[in-house]
Amino acid sequence: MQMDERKQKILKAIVQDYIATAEPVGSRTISKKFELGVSPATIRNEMADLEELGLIEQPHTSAGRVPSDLGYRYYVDCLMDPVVLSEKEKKIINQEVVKRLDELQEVIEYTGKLVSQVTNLTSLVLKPKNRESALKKIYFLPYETGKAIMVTVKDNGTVDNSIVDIGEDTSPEELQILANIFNDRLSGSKAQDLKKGLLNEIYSELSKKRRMLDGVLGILERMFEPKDGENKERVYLGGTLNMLNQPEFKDIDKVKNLFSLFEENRKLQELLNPGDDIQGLNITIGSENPDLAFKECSIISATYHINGKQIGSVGVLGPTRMDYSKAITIVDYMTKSLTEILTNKYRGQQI
Amino acid sequence: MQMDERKQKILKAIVQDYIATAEPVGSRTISKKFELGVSPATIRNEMADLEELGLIEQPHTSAGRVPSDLGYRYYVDCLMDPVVLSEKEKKIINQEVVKRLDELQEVIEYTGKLVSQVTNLTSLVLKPKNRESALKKIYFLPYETGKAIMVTVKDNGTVDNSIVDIGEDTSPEELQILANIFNDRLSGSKAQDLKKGLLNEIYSELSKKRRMLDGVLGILERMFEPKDGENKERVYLGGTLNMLNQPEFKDIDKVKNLFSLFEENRKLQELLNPGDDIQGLNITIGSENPDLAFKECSIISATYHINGKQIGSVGVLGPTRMDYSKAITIVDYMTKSLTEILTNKYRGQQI
DNA sequence: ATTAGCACTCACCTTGCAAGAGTGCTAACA
DNA sequence: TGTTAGCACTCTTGCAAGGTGAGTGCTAAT
Repeated sequence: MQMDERKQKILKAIVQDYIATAEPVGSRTISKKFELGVSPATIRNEMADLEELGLIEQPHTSAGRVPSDLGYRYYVDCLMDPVVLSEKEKKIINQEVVKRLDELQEVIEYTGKLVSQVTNLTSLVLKPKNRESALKKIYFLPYETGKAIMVTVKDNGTVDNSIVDIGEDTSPEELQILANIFNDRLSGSKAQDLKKGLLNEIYSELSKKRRMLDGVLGILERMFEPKDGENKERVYLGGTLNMLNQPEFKDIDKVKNLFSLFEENRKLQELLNPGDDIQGLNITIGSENPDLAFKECSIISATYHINGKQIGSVGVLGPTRMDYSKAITIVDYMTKSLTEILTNKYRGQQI
Repeated sequence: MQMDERKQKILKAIVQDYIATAEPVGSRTISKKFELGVSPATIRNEMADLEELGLIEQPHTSAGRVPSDLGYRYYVDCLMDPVVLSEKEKKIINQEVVKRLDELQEVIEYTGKLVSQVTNLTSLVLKPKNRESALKKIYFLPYETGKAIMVTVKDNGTVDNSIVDIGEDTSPEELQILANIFNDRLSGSKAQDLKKGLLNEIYSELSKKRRMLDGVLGILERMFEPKDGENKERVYLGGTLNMLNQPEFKDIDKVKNLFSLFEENRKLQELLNPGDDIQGLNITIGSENPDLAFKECSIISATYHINGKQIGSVGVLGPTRMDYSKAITIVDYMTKSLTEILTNKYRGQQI
């Protein structure tokens, strides 16, 4: 059996109506709402075929039809009408993002907020991953007796500061010597490398300063290992409450399951990057998802880039019965927009 | 009518049984489970009295009794048995907190996690408020052509850094002069004051550097105004999902309401500080709460201190039918513990 | 190939009824 | 006078029966 044009039209009608109403769609409804020029009986015949093809299913004998995951997939791949954003909507997205460009954290959060508001779904935003970075420069500044401010510059441009214990007997000159040693030796090395080679050299210069040195190295080490804080990859969620408005989540147990999963960041990351290599838009529908817990959900995600390098992702999560065309358009536009804005901002810089 | 001892025992039995089972408590149940040495009929008489006093109520004529908000209040104030934490529990709390002492953010988050785990309720932790702080010291360090790292030290000890645009024609010497001017003039002043008096002076020294100066002042200003980020007071929630396990929230609409409120940080702050002046433990039961939305919830909160100064709060939120004695004990111990640990850490320092 | 018609199925709602839990009242008892 | 046993009453809960309506599949006519 093949999909002819009429079957396509009927499937499309079923999906669209079901997306809109969340109720199983009957043959009569289709023949009334959509102008196909055929009677309910004909549609019934076609629906039997569609069911045989696995594209739609019946909750029970006397109910209408509901799209299967496969049906949604066919709809997404072949039938969906593209949605275009109005210039106004585009402007809002761009302006709001640009407004917050100074603070990366804010961009992330706002992107999520925006996406979830527009789609009425839950948004997922993967924070840009700090790439492997190496130390470039160290400065010490006076703080209070026995302590100094250590300012570090990494080769990706980030600047951090922390307080180190230097003991009361360290003179500014000694500190300067230490900084010089670091700066001479470290260009481009990672913390681990530092520790091995550098220790002897510095010990010979400042034999008494062992405690202080350990402090400095400790801080450096912590700075480079991926921690809970800034450096770790993390998915930010927005509009999680929107899920509660979906009729498929009127059951409290489902909500509990879903929200529990929301707290497992690792799973969310897998969700956002079903295949790491795939460029562009990614759509995972229902049971296509490896995790059973999401078998009633679909995820649409896309990556954004700076200077051609993949940086993070934006996605939405909703029930399988979601407005795919709108969601896809938003996610697509959002990532393209982010890519453009960020690439503009960091033009030519290595990230 | 007065509360005699038997009435108290019966009320206590009703509250305790209702807390445990979430089912209206009948006279027969009480006479069986609790050894009062009287028959159900007698208990019924007393219950009628308790109802007249407004301490318990009946969902419907043929159901058992349920404590009213007033009943819980009486229970909390007069009847409750104190719970003591085992040494083991105390140790866990202390160790886990101390382990994370380096990162304030982590202490907050872990405190919340711990509290919600132990109580099976939702925890609220108010992050320490950065007190009004003034600038103490500024340093400039080289970054890349046209840009410099500005390191600021505030008088509460915090150190921040940011990148400023200095234009390509600013020499290190000029930067040093600028830093000197700032450091001479600013001791203890806030950003706004700076702007007014300082400008002319600096303009006369570095007349060409207007753009750069504006950049520096802009950053300073933003640094001092309470922002979305670090400086703003914020309540952190833990174990919000625990609420879903409570039978009173099996209705999805209630969940939606509650969770919406969770996103309004300002309301949560009010919740944690019902009266700003009150020292020690605070218990708000059901409709005692000014916000209608929480009329089925109780909040227990307490503040913690550093060197006698109020810093933040810890609280739990649950249905009115919650285990008050346990919750109170935990919150109390947690804040006392935090106060001790933090005061120890910051001994003598001004916070 | 399409359609009208019809019998059939099944979820859903309403209604009625029985069971059970709990109360309030009354009268008897210590 | 306080306590208790007994009883009638109330109200929820659960279950079964029956009616309704939406929707289907099949068949026969167009």
